[in-house]
Amino acid sequence: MMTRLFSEVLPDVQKLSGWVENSEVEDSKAIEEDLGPLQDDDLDDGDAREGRSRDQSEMAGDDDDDVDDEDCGDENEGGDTAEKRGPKKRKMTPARIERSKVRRQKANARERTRMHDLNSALDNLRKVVPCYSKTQKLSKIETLRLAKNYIWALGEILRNGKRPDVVSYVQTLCKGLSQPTTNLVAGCLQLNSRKFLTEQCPDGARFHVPNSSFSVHPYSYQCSRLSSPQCQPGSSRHMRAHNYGYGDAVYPGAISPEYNSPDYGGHHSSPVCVNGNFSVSQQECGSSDTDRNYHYAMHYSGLSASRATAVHGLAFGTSGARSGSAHSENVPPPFHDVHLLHHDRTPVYEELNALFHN
DNA sequence: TAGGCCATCTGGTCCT
DNA sequence: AGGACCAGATGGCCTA
Repeated sequence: MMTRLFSEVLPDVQKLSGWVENSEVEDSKAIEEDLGPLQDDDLDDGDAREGRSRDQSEMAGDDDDDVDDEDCGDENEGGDTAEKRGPKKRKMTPARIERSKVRRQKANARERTRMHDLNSALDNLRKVVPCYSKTQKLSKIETLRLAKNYIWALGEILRNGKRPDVVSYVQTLCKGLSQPTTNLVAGCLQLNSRKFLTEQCPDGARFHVPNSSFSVHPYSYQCSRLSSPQCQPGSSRHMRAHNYGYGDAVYPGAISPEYNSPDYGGHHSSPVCVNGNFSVSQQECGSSDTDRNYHYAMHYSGLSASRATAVHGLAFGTSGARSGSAHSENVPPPFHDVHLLHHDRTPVYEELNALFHN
């Protein structure tokens, strides 16, 4: 069990650590390209856009010229003004001004390169966290948050030596994420879960989690935008607040060939196979709306009530109404390794709380 | 139009 | 002196 677990989880951990190294290799190339001659376009652009700052630096130069310590410093020798103390400023000759400008331009170029490297590293990070999408990129901050949660979740798997409760896993991944990103992540998990469930229950019957008050509907969440042009790959540069972005998002933890289209970049992490989509069955659980709400409030304690409701409605679906037409497409490879440990949810959840609510 | 996200420039600080 | 890093400022783009 542990061996298999490690073999599944470690590649992800290695990948998460490896993206830094990869980014460094790629970054060095970027540096070489970027360190080309200072582009006039860049400089012109900077001059055009940074009128204020440029004026300020030039004013500084003017001040130096005005002070002209070499000329008048002796006259003020012995003066007690703080401005006259310290190292004398050298006269800003035209040559010095020119050198200063060149230095500033070089610094700007380096800064651009540095930020490009940073962005490149972030892109690499995006590829190894759950829900990688070329066309709907997570924002920088969301990428970092999701990566942190992902690392924590993987570490938790290693620490506990067993698969986490699915809901806790989703909760961990979504901790602190914005609602759109939460929906995206949950949607990614849901998509693959659906495939798993479809494989398990090809007749669409409800999949019951062993020893659990949960049951899973193999329904298909269909974002209405998925079929709209806005949800097609390439329709949007970034994930936007309004866009739940399921269109081409990929959860690396469970891969099926149909997702491996060029639009997805063909890059996936090794599977953790603990993803899933849960919908609490009122009938089977005998739970009231209050109970159900409790489940979601608990699982998404990091979210506001409205957020949790939104996550519930979007990522987890609201009923089996769609169940009948749930799995008409793309039967995936089977996921034999999925274990759903509902009874472990509480301690995992408490640990999550302890960690994240410090 | 407001808000979010981003790229870029800039000056300051620290280090070599 | 020069490079790396950082944070603030600014403006562009996009969406609700």
